[in-house]
Amino acid sequence: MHNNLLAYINQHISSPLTSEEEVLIKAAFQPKKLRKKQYFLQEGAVCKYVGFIVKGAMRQYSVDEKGVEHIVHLYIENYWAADRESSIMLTPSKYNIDAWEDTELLIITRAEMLDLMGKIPALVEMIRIMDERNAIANQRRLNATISNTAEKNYGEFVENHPQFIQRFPQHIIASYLGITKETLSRIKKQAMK
Amino acid sequence: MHNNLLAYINQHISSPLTSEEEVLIKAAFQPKKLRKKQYFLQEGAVCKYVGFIVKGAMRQYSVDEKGVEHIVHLYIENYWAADRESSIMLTPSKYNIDAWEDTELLIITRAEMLDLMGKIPALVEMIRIMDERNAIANQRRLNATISNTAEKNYGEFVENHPQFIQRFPQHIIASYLGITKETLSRIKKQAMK
DNA sequence: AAAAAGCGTTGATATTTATCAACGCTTTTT
DNA sequence: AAAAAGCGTTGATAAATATCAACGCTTTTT
Repeated sequence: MHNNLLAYINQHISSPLTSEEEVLIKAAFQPKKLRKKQYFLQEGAVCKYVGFIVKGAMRQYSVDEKGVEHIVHLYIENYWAADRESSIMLTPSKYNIDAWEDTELLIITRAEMLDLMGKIPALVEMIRIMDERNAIANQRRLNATISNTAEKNYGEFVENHPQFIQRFPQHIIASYLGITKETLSRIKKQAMK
Repeated sequence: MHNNLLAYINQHISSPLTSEEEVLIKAAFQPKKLRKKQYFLQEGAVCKYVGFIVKGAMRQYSVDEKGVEHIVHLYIENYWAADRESSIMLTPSKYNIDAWEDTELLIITRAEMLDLMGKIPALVEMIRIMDERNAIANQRRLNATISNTAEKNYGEFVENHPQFIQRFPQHIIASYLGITKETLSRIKKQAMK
């Protein structure tokens, strides 16, 4: 199970981990299984763990005053799930993260992660690269949300995230795009012509 | 002029820079002045520099097929301006960055910055912290854009970014929020009641 | 096997937001 | 000093999207 994580890390750094480093990493990350619908993080709690998804699918969302869920992130294999704001600032999270499918995670606390980064320089490099990618992805999504029509935005989503289309139902995708399921249904009908 | 940058860096790291490090930093960052309306980055160009704003105000925006500008970032003193996607991937930028006021910058190439980070560990720490803040801010903005009504979104913007309200005209704020200037005008009228 | 929950679609209607055009005022340019 | 450009506002109208309700189909739960 930890091998997925080691492979992932090795793919994102310039020179491979030593076997001592691999041992440290295996020791630091704790396996965790979640059944479908189980929470990884509940609104109001401080996000204690970062989870690397070995298998499964999860979603992160907020719930507004009317009880409507707004999906802010979707996660599948090889994604890191956490509410960074809560985790870094130690504030109660505004989000829920739960398992959409039965999911296997490797979890670590932020403190342990920082500790590990102190011992393994390559991890610092990896985190920086992850942060960069993350920043780029966020930038793109924000620009798309602000600039595009719902139709174009959906089109780009299909292009860029075909995996998500297969793993999550349409009303989840709609929410991720900031539109209702009915609107998405109509957009798709339009696009078929 | 470089002192603003040094002060900024010292504020964001745990132990202050040594004087040798300060010398290195001063040597690496090059001063640059931009007159109002001058480009720092034009669409289609690769973003070569990251700029630290010592004085002034800038904006980053894309231009859609209809010629409409969509503001993706606003920058004032102590902000870092760049298109990270272009800068990291070395791809032509989809954005323009220009000076909204006469602006003084300290600029550095990505290669030089990485070199500097190799020599000054504190900078790596700082960049990580900046990335974290950035990730948090992006998350908030995205969530607001997806979840809130235009009115609530504007309200939160005023709360969180009063500086921008003072420095940029309303049609720029509207574009930043993803709405038209007329809609913003009407929202404000509503809110006054 | 029956019941319940989840999902996607459609129709009718309401609400929100955009678009287009015009105006007064201020600031900048000539 | 005159002209032009920039800015915010308002009105009339159009377009996009949300809301509410209902339906058939599939999957999950009992």
